[in-house]
Amino acid sequence: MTEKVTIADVARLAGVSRQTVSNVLNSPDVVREETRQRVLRAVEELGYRVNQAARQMRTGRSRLIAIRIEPDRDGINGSVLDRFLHGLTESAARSGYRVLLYTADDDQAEVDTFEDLLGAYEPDAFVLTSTHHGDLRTAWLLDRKVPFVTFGRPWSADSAGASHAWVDVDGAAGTAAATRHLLDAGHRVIGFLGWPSGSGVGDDRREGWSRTLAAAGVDPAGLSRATSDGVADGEKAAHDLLRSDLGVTALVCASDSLALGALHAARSPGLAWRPGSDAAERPVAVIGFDDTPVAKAVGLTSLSQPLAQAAAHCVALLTTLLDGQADPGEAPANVLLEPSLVVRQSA
Amino acid sequence: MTEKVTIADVARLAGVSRQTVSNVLNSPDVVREETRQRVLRAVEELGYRVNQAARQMRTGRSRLIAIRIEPDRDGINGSVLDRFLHGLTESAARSGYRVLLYTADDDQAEVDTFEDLLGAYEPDAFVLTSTHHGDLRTAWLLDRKVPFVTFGRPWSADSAGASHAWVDVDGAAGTAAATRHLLDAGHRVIGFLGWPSGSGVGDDRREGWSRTLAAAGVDPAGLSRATSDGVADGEKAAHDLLRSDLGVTALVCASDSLALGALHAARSPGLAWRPGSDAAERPVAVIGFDDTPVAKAVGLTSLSQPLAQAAAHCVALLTTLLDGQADPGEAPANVLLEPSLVVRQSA
DNA sequence: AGGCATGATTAGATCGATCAAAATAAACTG
DNA sequence: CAGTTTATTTTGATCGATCTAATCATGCCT
Repeated sequence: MTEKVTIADVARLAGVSRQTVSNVLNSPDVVREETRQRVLRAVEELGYRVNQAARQMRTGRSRLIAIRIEPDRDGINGSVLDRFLHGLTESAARSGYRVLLYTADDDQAEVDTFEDLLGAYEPDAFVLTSTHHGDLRTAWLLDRKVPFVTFGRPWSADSAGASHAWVDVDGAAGTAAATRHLLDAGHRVIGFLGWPSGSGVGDDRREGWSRTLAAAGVDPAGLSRATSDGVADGEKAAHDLLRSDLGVTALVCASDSLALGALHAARSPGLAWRPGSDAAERPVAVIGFDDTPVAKAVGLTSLSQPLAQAAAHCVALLTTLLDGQADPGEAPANVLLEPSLVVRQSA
Repeated sequence: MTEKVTIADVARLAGVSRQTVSNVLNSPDVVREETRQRVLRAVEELGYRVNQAARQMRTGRSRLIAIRIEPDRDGINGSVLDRFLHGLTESAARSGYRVLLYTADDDQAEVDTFEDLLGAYEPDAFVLTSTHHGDLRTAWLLDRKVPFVTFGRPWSADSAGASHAWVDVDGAAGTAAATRHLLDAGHRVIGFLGWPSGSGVGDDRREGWSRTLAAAGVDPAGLSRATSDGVADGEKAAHDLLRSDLGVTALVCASDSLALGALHAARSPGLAWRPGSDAAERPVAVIGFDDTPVAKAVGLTSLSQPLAQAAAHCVALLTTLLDGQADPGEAPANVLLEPSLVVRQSA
């Protein structure tokens, strides 16, 4: 282990008191310029770093941000959160914070972990992901006045009074852009593959598609299918939609998993090409969501979320909450980012 | 925020001194059973949790394990580390540790971060991933006697004297199993797609293939191609290998990225099927490595690393290093796990 | 009963930083 | 130049736990 260098060591070398060293680091403006330099030189020479544990004892601030890491349930979409996590770690570091991980199988377990962590490590804030209807977690944190940001909008209808800071990606804007792209390419009858209504994210993404399609004069009714998220599910749903006589030539999907399934369905003989029509040679166009590695690998056009940006905004909101003077009257800020369409072979 | 409960509060409620409460939690055997119960009841009632910062001040132990989170360079293989990370977080929690994240662009930056973290947060140990030849990091940590484990063998030839604890997955065993699987299926001329020699992991994986092939009486010479890791690279290399007149009917690949490229190459007309031969109908078999989501999605047979297990072993080794009495004579332990072949359509 | 080892509990110091308030130095004012 | 104000630095207490060493009980043996 490295020999410990304390603030007292620096003080001794610089010929000042401990408190002056502390001031140089925390309130440089109250220290005379000359002493400041001298102290800084001593800090440099000894390689001094303030001990977080000791600082935390006095200040009550740990400079830790806690976040849950989830197992990639789906397998394909998992990497989205991991990329967000990477961005968060970088942004946090830039603001002098570190990221602490934890796991939890459900909301209740996560709330228990909040309690554990707050008692033991005292993280300054939490970042929540995968927000959903009637989220126990946000209510609990709001109640205890623990600072936090969510990556994902508060979808709950029941969050009547209190609200919180959040950052999200505008799914509807994304699917709208995808739909527009397809319309521009000459497609008219554009289908949608998504999840059963009830999930905020899913409904939002469907909305962007239907709105845009309707605006172009195409009735979206009957052109949408809902299924659980998975390649096989997507394939089945796509099959179903393409087999119908609606003349669907393109599909916008709520995830890359579904889109991948759709691609498979579109490739299966007798469906990808509509025999006897003038568009005979044109395969069904497919657009996914999240721009996962899979999309890149198989040439799937997809919507890319600005995850590093989102993470940076989360940190920015948190530092405002933490460092800024608490202005109780002010409504918590939030940020809505636009995804960008990454065009590849599939559309 | 939650109102803080200190050890003094518990002591007061239980009618004992602070130290007795501390003893109940840390050395239960020195406390009389009856008082122990009384204290535990008080702990329960107040929801007391020991404050890590304060404990750390006295004991010098933070109960933190630090690990780097890397951006998924490749995109496809990235998820491997993320799954490992998830396992690590779970195992660590079970042993009373938390995982602290950091980022670093190269070895030197990572060493700088070691210094930073050790000075500030004092993590009890590090977990290193992506070990490679002449790793600066392990040398630095060994020199400072900072406890750590690597996920990945020490490949360096230069680590003459000192060694360290490690956990790894036996790549050679994996490719050997894959090759055997292909041999059993009747293939004889089995090619290998890997990376330029010099990378420990890559050489190891190639070795398992060549050894097994040779043992089956097939000379591996000329059946191997080396390229950088990427789908396009894999496709090119596979093309090259299949175009040659060696009669390659199957490919073992060092990664799923390469394998995916190989699949593309195999599908391209005139290559997948060998016209005029009796095996005319049989497509080229392909096996990847890492069993990434992409493999699952496209039906690629691949080698799955037991990542959760590996993570658990890492934590086990660390706790031995940390909690166990330091036995300087003992050689650091290490664990080599076998990957398992997940058979899908591609082979 | 006195002497002593053993068991159980407690008081006081300490880890390394910051806060609060006091002490000292420098600058200003009439 | 005394009397203040302002700028700079220092002293002592404190955060919440554990360590060390001391204290208070008990039991056992001769």
